[in-house]
Amino acid sequence: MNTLSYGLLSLLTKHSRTGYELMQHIQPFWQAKHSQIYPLLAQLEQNGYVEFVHVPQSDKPDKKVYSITKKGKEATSLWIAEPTDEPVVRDELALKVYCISLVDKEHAWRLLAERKEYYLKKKNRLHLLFDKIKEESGKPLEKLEIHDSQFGPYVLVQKAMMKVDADLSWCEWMKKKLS
Amino acid sequence: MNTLSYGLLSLLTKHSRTGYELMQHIQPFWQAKHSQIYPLLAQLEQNGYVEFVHVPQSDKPDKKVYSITKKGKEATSLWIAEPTDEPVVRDELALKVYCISLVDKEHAWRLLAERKEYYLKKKNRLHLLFDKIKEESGKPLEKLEIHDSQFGPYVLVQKAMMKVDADLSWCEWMKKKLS
DNA sequence: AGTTTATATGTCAATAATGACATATTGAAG
DNA sequence: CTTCAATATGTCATTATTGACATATAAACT
Repeated sequence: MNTLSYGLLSLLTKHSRTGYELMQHIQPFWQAKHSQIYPLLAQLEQNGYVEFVHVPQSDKPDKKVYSITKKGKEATSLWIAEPTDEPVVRDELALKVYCISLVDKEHAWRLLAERKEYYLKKKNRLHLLFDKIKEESGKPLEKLEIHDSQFGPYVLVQKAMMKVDADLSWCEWMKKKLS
Repeated sequence: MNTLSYGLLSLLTKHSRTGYELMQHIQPFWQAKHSQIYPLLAQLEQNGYVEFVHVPQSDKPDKKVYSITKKGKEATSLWIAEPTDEPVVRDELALKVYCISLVDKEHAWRLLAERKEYYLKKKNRLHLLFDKIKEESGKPLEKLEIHDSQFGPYVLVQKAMMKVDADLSWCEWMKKKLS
């Protein structure tokens, strides 16, 4: 079983979701398209790690709501104890910035402005996520402890917000360098 | 041509390198194995974007030193103006932390300690890179401007250092949360 | 004396991931 | 009135990436 499959199980330990929702909610940690997720869910179901119920909808297309099984939960716990892969980062902008001396200031500015826009959107999404976690949590977020269900999502949003703030600081620093 | 191929060209705009060196130096921005890079270099060479000279060595294996051609440099400039892909991040640790409430404090601690170790090593590598850039640069790094060859590498190391510091801050914050 | 690590290049099968195609409904925007 | 975006699930050909295999030398470690 690959890492993304375990990731799907990880999300399902919180609550049941559709493949579509899983695809959306896993994006902050692992970018994947629906075309990769649907086959993996079918595979997880065949191996008894998850199960689903058909839910017909009148206004929207019918959906399949997936839940983790006991076997799935056990596999997830075992996975956490296994060695963890190092993070993979692939950023085309970095490759471009490496040879940025090839182009003029205006090109560089546009490149930077586009990326800043991306980081701002990301920060906004994280704030929305933060609010959602706050709502779903029974207590104030600062009081969450490891055995609280929302602890993981909470600390991950914190991590992402710290990183995006670092990225935005770099953008500001660069703006000065380019002016 | 794919993004990694342009990345290789980007590195070669600074100075000639072997495939082995390219593989090492591209890691901070784009993780790739030699088994992916060597075939791409052969392809770049066939299409006239790069050229190489055989360099026999007595103490170490012979090597091929690649240089970018005029055609390669032009292609690289055009690539910078094209739309930039969004960064891809895939971190197994994040997927594990999401469901960290499944395991006990000791497991979580070990997970965090391993990651902190990784970040510290990364920070160390970045400092070495920083020193190397300082040596290769003719002027003080703060004075570097966009048309200086070392400007790109310099601002990228800054970005990476800011991010790794954010990651380490998160590790410290987590330590308190878990104690 | 044997193993691992670094240097150095390469191939190839298997796996991971993307992009395009396919289908159906609703609501919003132009 | 038409096109676009969101919801919802799926397949499949192509591309990207990995891991294993292959080879060779020197230095360091056990």
